[in-house]
Formats: sequence, C-alpha cells, structure tokens
Amino acid sequence: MKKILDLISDEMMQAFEQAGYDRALGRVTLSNRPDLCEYQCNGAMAGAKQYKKAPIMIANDVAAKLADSAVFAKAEAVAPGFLNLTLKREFVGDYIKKMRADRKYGLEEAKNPAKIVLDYGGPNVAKPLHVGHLRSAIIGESVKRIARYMGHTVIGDTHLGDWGQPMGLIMNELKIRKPELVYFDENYHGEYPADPPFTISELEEIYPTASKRSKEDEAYKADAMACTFKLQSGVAGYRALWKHIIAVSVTDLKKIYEKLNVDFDLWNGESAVHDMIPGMVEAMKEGGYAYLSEGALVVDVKEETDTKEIPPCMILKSDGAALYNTTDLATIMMRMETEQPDRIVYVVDKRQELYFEQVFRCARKTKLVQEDTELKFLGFGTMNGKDGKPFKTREGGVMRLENLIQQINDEMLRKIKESRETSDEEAAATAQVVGLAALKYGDLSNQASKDYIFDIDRFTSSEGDTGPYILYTIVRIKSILAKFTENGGNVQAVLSEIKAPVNDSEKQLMMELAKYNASVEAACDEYAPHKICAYIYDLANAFNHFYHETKILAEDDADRKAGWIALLALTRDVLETSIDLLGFSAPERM
RNA sequence: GUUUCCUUAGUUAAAUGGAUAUAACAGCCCCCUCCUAAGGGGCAGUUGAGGGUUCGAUUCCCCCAGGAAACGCCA
Repeated sequence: MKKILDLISDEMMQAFEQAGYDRALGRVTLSNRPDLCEYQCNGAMAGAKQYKKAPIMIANDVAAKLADSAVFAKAEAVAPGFLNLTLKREFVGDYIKKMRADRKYGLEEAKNPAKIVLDYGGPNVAKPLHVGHLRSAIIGESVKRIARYMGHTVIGDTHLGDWGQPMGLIMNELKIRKPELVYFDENYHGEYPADPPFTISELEEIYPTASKRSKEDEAYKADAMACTFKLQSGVAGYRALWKHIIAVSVTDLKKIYEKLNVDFDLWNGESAVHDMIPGMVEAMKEGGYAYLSEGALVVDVKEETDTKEIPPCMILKSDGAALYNTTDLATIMMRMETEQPDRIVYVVDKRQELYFEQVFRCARKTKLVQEDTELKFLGFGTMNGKDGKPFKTREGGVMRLENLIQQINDEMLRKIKESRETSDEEAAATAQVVGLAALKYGDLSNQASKDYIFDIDRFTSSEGDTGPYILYTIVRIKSILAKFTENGGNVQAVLSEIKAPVNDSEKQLMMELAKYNASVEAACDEYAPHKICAYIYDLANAFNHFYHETKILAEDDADRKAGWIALLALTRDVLETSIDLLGFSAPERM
C-alpha cells in the first residue's frame, strides 16, 4: 500500500504539472504548523528562481488546480509561498479502511529482501551480564524484529566470548582449588563426567578472583596462559572442562536474555572459528596483504581519502597469538561461507568504531567478503547514571543486568500496588511486563548512537514519553473492547466498519494511524527503533485525546459506534504490533 | 598532541534547509454523577559565541569556547 504522504504528493505533483511547473516541486511534507494546516508543500518557493516568478504566484497557480481535488478539503496559497493543505475526511477514512484490510496495516515489505547477519549481545562466558550488555541486546533485538517484519532474513548471532585468556584463567584457578579433578589428569582416557564440577555462582566468583590474581602474580599468569594453550591445542581434559564452562554459562545467559525477551539464532563463540585462523592468516600472507611490523603481523588499511591516521589492522600479536581482530575477521570468513549474507551488521559500543573500520577495510582488502557485501557498524552510546557518567552501582561497581531488571520490576510493583487493588500474583506478573517495557522503551526511545541517562523514576512513570504510558493506552483500549464484548458486541464482526471521521480528534487519530507504514520503513532503513517509539507515542497521544472527547460505548448511533470500535481495534493492533517490534508486550490489565 | 562526535527550556530528549524550533519531566492553574485520573486541557520557559553560503540555517561551511571518545599488541 502506498504511503499516505506519497498519495498526497502525487496529487500535488499532478497539480504542479497541470499548472505548467516541474512536478518534482510538488513534494508534500507534514505540516510544521499544525495550527494552520495538516500537510504543507514548499515547492513554490523552491521553484521561484527557476521560473523567475514570485513564489506566491506559483503557489496560487497550483492551488487553483486543486480546487476540486479528491484529496484536499483545502489547499491554500499563503505568503511567502507555502501551500497549506487540509485533507478530506473521506480520503482519510478511506485510507484507514484500506489499512485495516491490509495484512501489515499498509506496510509494504522490502523490494529487495536481504539476508542479514546481525551480531549483537556479545556476552562472555563465565561472566555475568552487566549493564554494558543491555543496550546491545535491546537495540539488536529490536533491529532484528524490524528488519524481519520488513521481509528481510535476519540471523541473530550472539558472538559469545568463549575462547581467550579468561578460559585459561578459570581453568588454572580450578586446578589449584580442585587438583583432584579428572580433567587435569593427562593420563586419563575414559569418559568425563556429564555433570559440571561447579555451579554458575562458583564460576562467576572464580573468574574475577583469577583475573585479579593474574595481574599481581607472574607465575600464576604464566600457568593460566599454559592452560589457555592446552585448551586451544585440544588437550582432551581441558576441552571437556571448557565444554562444562560453556554449558553452565550459556544456560544462565539464556535465562537472563529470556527475561529481556531477547533471543538468538546462533550461539557461535569465538571458539567456532579457531580452526580457521591459521588458514586465514596464511592466505593473507600469501596474498601479499599481511606483513610484519614491530614484530606483529598487520594489514595496511589506510586510504587516500582519510582525514585521519588509520593504523594498520593487526592480525597476530608479536608473540604470534591471535587477538580480537583475528577472531572477528575469521568470523566474517565463516559467516560468508555458511550464510552468504548480503549484509553483516554489528550492534556494538560506539567506542569501537575505529576498530571495526579497520576490520571492515581489512576484510574487504583481503577479499574475505564480496564487493557488494555490506559491513555495517551500528554503534550505540553509553548508558549513564544521573550524574552523567557511566552507570555504576552505589558502591561504584558494575551493576549486574539481573539486578537492574529487578530494580525496575520492584519499582513497578510498588507503583502498581499504590494505584490499584490487585492480587499479589497478578501485580507481580504485571510488574514484570510493564517493567520490561519501561526499561526497553527508556533505552530505545533515544537515538542508539547517543549516550543517555538511566533514570528509574522517569522510565517507570506512566506520565510522559514512557513505556508504561504506551502500555496504559493499550490497556485502556482493550478494556473498552472487552466491555463492548461483554455487552453482546462482536469486535471481529465490525472490524471493517471504519468510516470517514466525524470529528477532529478522530481525524487526528486516523492521520496518526496512517503514518504507520512510513514510520516502520524509516526505522528499518535507518536502523532506528527510536522512530517507532516516537511514532507510537504520538499515536497514543492522539488516541487518548480522542478517548476524552468521545463517548464510545454510550453512542446511540449503532453505525457510528461500530466504526469507532473498529478504529479502536485497529489502534490496538498497530500499537501492539509496534511494541512487538521494540521487543516488549502489553498486559490485559494494569 | 592528532582525529572523530557532541553542545537545543531548570532537566531529559525531537526536528529530509522552511512559517511562531517540538515534546516530556519538574513548576503554576483547571477537569472524575462519565468506557482505567497510570488520563485530558491550559500557562510560563530554549538552538554555547562569532562569521559565512542561502529568499530562508538547529540543520551546510569556517573559526572560537566547553564536553565526550578513539588513537597497533585489551576486548
């Protein structure tokens, strides 16, 4: 279905053409002055020079052609040359009626669906998720859902950190604590136990302890490196132990991601590409791309158009070991082999932008990807505390994601109990649903690339531009529809009864609904979930305004009432589809 | 030091080069015999400084001030 703005523009362009002007001038935009008109066209001013004519004269010529337009109730030329437009009620009602009948509410899927690998999440094995992982998860999940809804094929890969030094540290510490474990007996050749020799909480305690000690104790560090080496070279006991670490961690990670309503198609870790590294490095050497510099193996990625110095991309450290770059490049290689994506998108902290620029250039130069494979860095800003500095616990430490979620839920629960009589059970369930919306909306409503301030009071408030406000609006609609059903009405039966709007707030609501397809499309093209947030906030506002001015269930005219019920159902459907794209949902009551 | 990004109301955030810069929160004032007042309506308050391009600049260019980040063996 065409976007409403395109339909309006078509009508305007035709008028420009009929009046003897370039039709390209007839592009219409949303009004900047809602007090004066609904839509506007500034083409007359743009064309003034070309036609050596006062803008107002051009605008008058065009307006004359629109006198009996089927689209515009009013099209007037205003000084210095604006064309102020008001839509016909029938035109708006008709558009919404068609939108209702459309499977995706008027949204057209992408003409060239792409296969996209989306790299987000980035958790590390044996380390609890902390607030730093939050944005990647939330933004990535939403980008994934939006792109899929637009018809693209998206593969979400968490790119687990499961291979490097941390693994060696854990194993070494474990060896010290429990040397009797069979995994450390290199003469053992039997089956290894199926149950892990540690719990997740032990694991989470072991890593920081080991990490700290390795910084103070050289011998300890050397032992840990030896463990890393044994793992990477395939010593059976170490591999078996490592598998336990992964299994225990991933189970725990999945639990928390589930709480966030985030899931991945692939749990490939850095380990998955380990075996590809030697071949890849060799190919880079043979291709004449990689050379030794200061002892390390690097690939130059400078380009003539650079305004800044881009350091070469390091492939191997001077001790010959692989590093982050190496695994990322190998991961690109693997993805190209297994998935052949058109696009690989990384949802990563924006501070890594230069690093990824190097990796992308290196991948391109060494032909790991095809020329038309798009590599996209989607950097996000930091979540800050109220002091404007990166978010910390009161003690100054890193806050675990679990605790953050719990804080939001507790606050939500407190608010629910304060405002309404409910059973403890229902209140707790509602608090979870609304809490997640508060958290996600609070994050996603900001431009991903910007830093933002995490403010629990603001996010959980139902006043203003917040998740709870959106949910409350949906719940209100559901409540009316439920009452309608209770009184013997049938919502399904009246869905197609949408009519031309009879009052202003109804028309406003319809015009907001009509922007749905354009909003989702823009959000997808620009990887910008915040555009969907802005859209549903406007829509919720338009609905609440309409709600206050209109007594829906008390309406005597059955026809009119049916139309309103249909409008409500559509509003609910659009809102619920939208929040699903953002990665949260609404309760039945709150 | 070099480079990049940012600077909008008291605060947090919006605005393909268009009119009187848009909202929210906080502040002040109204509205529940009425479908959830977790709502609605109203008042007041803003583009860091200076140049330039343009009929028109928050937006593009230059410069200054303030902030953040990145800058080869961490990820």
